[in-house]
Amino acid sequence: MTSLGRVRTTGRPTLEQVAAEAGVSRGTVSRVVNGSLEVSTTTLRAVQDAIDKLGYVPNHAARSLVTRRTDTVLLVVSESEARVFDEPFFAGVVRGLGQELAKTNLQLNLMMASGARQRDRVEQLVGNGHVDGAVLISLHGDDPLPRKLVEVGAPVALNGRPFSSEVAVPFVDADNLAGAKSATEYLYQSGRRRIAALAGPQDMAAGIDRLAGYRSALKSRRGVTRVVAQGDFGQVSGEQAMRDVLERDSEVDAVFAASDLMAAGAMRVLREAGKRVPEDVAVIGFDDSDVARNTEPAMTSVAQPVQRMGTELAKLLITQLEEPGRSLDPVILPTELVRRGSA
Amino acid sequence: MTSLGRVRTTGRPTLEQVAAEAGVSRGTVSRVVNGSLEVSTTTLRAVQDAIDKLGYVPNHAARSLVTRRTDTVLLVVSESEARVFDEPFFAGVVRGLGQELAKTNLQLNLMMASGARQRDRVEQLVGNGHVDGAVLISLHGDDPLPRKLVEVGAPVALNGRPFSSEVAVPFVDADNLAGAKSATEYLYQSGRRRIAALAGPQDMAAGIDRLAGYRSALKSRRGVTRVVAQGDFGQVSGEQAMRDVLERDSEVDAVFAASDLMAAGAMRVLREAGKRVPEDVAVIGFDDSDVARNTEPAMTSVAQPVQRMGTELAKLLITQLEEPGRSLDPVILPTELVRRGSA
DNA sequence: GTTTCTTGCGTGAGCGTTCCCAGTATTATG
DNA sequence: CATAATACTGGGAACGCTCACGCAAGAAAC
Repeated sequence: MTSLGRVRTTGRPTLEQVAAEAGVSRGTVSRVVNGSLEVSTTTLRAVQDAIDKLGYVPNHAARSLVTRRTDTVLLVVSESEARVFDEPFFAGVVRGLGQELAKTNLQLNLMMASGARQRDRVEQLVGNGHVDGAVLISLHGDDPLPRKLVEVGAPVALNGRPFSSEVAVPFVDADNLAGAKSATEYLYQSGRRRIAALAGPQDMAAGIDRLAGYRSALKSRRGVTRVVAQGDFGQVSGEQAMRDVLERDSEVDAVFAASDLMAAGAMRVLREAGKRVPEDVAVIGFDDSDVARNTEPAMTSVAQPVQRMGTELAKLLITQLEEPGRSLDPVILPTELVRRGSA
Repeated sequence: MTSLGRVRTTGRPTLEQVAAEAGVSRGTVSRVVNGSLEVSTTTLRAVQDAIDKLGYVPNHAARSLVTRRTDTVLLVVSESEARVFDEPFFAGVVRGLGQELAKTNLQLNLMMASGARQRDRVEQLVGNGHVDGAVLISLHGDDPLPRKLVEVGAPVALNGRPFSSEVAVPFVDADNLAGAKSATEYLYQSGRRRIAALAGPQDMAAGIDRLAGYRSALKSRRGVTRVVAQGDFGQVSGEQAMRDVLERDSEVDAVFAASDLMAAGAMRVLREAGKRVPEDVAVIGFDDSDVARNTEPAMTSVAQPVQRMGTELAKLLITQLEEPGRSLDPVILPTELVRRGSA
């Protein structure tokens, strides 16, 4: 249409073309695009019109070649943690993350893998500036990856308290301890006195903290029979742990499980053992996932603000992007006991 | 620690530096990096050594600036479809996708949004070459986005059969029709003769096909009482639909629901109505999600190969990337009836 | 021994930005 | 009216890479 006299190999307009259209120079258009104030209002208008007319959009590659920023953050999901992954947890966090990033011009790059291969790839991507920072979710407590990244000065945000924290890496977590404590206290307040815990894996902060919360709630209580069995957050492990508990205390009248899945398994075992829930045994789970809504009776459970965790993760990362080198405090989010039929 | 003795202006080694180290030229190193054969084995070795020594990694921005490829694909998730999102569906598809993409050098870019704003952003990203292609999951059947993208020649892969298919856009879907049909037939074969359907929304292919499967299974059967009520895949809608059905046929002895959530709702209502599952009424759901495993009794359900759907989506996209303009047939994946206690 | 391929390699020209410095016009100041 | 300060703007250089050419040297053909 407009006879620029030049054969365009590619369709997209460039800065230079916008400049020609607006009758100014490349530099000026760049200033407009990047919101510099040193532009007169008249040229500003002219340039904006040209941009609209041509439908100009900056070329990301060219820009990041010179700025050395990519405006992309990496989300790393350890796929080995399959059960965590399947819960609404993942979806919720991702949604929160996306929501917060959408307010900025940051892109989300997703990566799923596990083991050494993953670690290498992540280190490369971050170390070589292919992404500006990384959010890591659901990795094992002793993973050395976050520390490594922090050491090379990369912005990092973690979901879940890291297991060994020699180096301070910013993280967000639910208040697992308080959540477990309030659940256990609720059981006690309802008159239960033989309260068992089905604990999660003790090499993950969540597993540890939830058990600690249970213990803390019962610390100064007398006349409470405690029994603890361990699982791995999975449903089968919950069934086993429950059987274990019943063997050790057939009179148990309450169960606090470290996950909904474990609680669901426990309820199944209890039913088979002829125990009624909640009449004979009260059960509380953790996560407030879909399964909690669909057990019979529906399960009382400790809810984590999953979506909020996502937004906080994003904020943590954005702050580091904006103020490099600033050290950030962990963000601990409150949990909520959702009461349903099982306790 | 290691005294490199060089003031790190940028840190990362460039092609030129590798070339200097290996005693060859930029171009040759580029050839090696890109696997061109026109390199003698001796120089090949020399260059590779230099690359290892310096830890060279190609600069993505620079490369994509000239090649006009980004080696990135966009995954678009319509967040309005919250229930779909919460199911293991999303996680499974994403995992399959990631798994397949990991075999290539493609990155996954995640975007969640909805409505017009989303559509614009996606169009921009794709249209301006910020990504090489897009995978769209869980959007409403009548979304014009996929067609638009196909029209501008962008590689696209869809999850779920598009509603209006004037333009052929490659997609993968579970065989909803066959799945629903086999579930319904199973109910018939077990001697049920008053078989109700709790249908999903009729503006989505999945909703339509599953109902069609039910109808098809019963088509030539005589002496079968049919009753259909509609919902939106959600649990509450399942409860309502079930009540509706009971009102119209209190003697109903089987229910095929278009989703697990609806089936779970139905089971709850049936229990309240004093019906035993499966003795009085058999129930089958669709999706084989977590809730199916945790109802009481556990739910018989039609399973979709979610992860496989992810890998197939990736393959569809990769093929288009490799052979631009080639039109691809839809991929329909088989479902499987998972038998549990409810039918 | 000259000519013609073939194979391997080096080099210049961009890709579309941003950054910076040097202008030019405009306005304030003496 | 001259000079200094200010406000905008233009254009060169660079970011790190790929690609198309072109040249050198050895192999094959005459």
